Amino acid sequence: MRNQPHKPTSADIARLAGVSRSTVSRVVNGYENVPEGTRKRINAVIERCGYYPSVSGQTLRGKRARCICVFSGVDGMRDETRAAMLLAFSKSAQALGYMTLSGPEGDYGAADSRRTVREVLCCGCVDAGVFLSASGGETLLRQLLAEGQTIGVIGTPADGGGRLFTVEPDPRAAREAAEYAFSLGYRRALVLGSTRSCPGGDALPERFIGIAREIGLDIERTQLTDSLSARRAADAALSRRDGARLLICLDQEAVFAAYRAAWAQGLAVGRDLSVLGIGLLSPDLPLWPPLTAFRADAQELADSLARRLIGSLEGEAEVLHHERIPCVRLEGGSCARGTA
Amino acid sequence: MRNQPHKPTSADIARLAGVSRSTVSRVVNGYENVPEGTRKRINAVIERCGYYPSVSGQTLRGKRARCICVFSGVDGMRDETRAAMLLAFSKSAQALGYMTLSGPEGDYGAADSRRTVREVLCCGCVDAGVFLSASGGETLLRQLLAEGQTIGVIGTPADGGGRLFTVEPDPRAAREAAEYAFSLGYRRALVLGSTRSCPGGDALPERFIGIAREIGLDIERTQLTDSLSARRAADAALSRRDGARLLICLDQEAVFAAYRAAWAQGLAVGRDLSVLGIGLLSPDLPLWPPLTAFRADAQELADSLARRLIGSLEGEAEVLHHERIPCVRLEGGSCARGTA
DNA sequence: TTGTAGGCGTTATCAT
DNA sequence: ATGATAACGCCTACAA
Repeated sequence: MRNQPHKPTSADIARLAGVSRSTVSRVVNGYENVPEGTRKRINAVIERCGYYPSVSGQTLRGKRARCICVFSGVDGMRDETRAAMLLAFSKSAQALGYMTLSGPEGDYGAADSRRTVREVLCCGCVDAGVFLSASGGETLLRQLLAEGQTIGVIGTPADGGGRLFTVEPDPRAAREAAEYAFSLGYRRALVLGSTRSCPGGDALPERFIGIAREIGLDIERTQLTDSLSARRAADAALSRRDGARLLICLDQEAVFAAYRAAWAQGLAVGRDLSVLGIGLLSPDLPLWPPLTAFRADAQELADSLARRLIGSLEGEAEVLHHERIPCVRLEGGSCARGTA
Repeated sequence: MRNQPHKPTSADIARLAGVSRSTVSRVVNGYENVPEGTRKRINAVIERCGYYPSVSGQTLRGKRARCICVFSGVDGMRDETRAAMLLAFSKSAQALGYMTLSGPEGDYGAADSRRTVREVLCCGCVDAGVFLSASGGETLLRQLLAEGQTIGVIGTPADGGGRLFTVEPDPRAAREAAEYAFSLGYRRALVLGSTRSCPGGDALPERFIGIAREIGLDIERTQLTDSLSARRAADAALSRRDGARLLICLDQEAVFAAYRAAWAQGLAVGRDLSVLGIGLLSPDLPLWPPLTAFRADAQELADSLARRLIGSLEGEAEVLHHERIPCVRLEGGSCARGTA
């Protein structure tokens, strides 16, 4: 049906170069014991024919597929964040010579998505799976680890299984952020956004809330995940005379909700109220004034995970299982001194 | 090294079920001529062992890999847009039972990225390639088509090759948009953003500019791609007394630049000036007032392409090679009647 | 209805 | 330094 002009195989190359398939294989895989002349001749033929070794053949024979599947789950992470993490990881992996498969979405708890995940991981076309917003403690992930799968997780690790690699934004930024908020002079704050919407889990925001309360900030929080409710919560707070004038935003959507609500109420961000971001936020949100935030970078998270995960696949012995990516204080103009 | 508890193969299943491998294969592939009893027994064993057929074995034997690679090129498309399209296509493909590989970035014109593209497409782990922001007329794509590859393109098609499938935002929206802009009362406009930054190519914006000039709008344009220059251009226009008060934005970044510039100049969008979006924009940009735009939806583009591309792979005879996705007028509050 | 056998493309091992 | 061979897991034509 298809008019494929016959993709060349190592046998074709061997015939044209007047050698055996083994020698072709040796050249392709960079073995030493092939004389320069032969090597050159074979490479020329390979180049001329456009020969690319079949990955199926290779993996069947036991080689790695050099491919990692990214599963993104469904727990309230915004498509935007999901897409950004996917692309970031894809870039990191690519730089290390691995391809990235975009896994299906789905609740890791549901039977059918578990089946799909297993299918991808077990069919042999993938060397490892990366789960955004997980801990490694989920039943599915535990099982997969027990079966010898290599798993990467962006989130707070539940326990350090053998082939589990994790990365998270450093939760130590929580204290810094809480103290910063306090130092602005506020005694009340509204937390916008779901603690689940941020890859890296809820460790950072939960810790922030805990510490903030400890040091004397009265924290009001919304657990609502959709953007509409974030907007409504911000609106409500800002329209009340006695509402909080410090808005802590856990994700991009929350930040936008805060700015929009301020605008709608005729309040100036950075003057009449303060907006502080925490977590995985883009460094270049289109906002004015720019956002002040304690942020971790998606690409850095991805880089750390990819480097260690792939290192382990490639047989490196000493690989860190967990890494925390520091949250950097990004100074915008969105925070002002407050009095309540 | 790895402690893989031996992944079961069809031979294992056969042994445990007391049949031959062929029978297992028949059951797995849903052949009719297997008695219900045998089928049930085999399925039970498969379930119990967690058997998943090896994709390598299957493709080696001639089956499809059920996987498509998405290449995103480098021509000025923002990471954000790139990520959104990747995720959108991944979803569409997933719904049709195909996985998506994130291809490497790179200029399709450069020798080394061409090599990488070929490598992925020819190594047998992928049934087709999708190129964001291309036309199918590029040298590389022509060659691939000539070699019998199946190619998908989000963009304006150069010519309808046999196995080339394309989708683009309907450029007919250009006239509508131009007339709308004219009807607002403006006689001058500034076009922000690069015509290359939008998947779907430059057909729509170029056409818009042509028609707008025809019907009497004086169009000033910036060809600069990076966000800083878009912002500068918007700033410059708005700060001049006689600058354009209608900003046409071709991508998300341009929209943000326009809003930010307005804010910085103390002008109110939708009152003192108008912002009109055209092209592939998110329906839910965090802006106030919401954006008025003629927009095409990323997911719709992806759906159309995936459906036809995969249909063709699956052997459907009658498949449209090109489709235009209508641009829908999204009414925000960002446009006001103007006088210049 | 079921089993046998051959081959898809590659590479490790052994023999030369 | 190089070639022959077997095996990876699967599918299917053919035989029984």
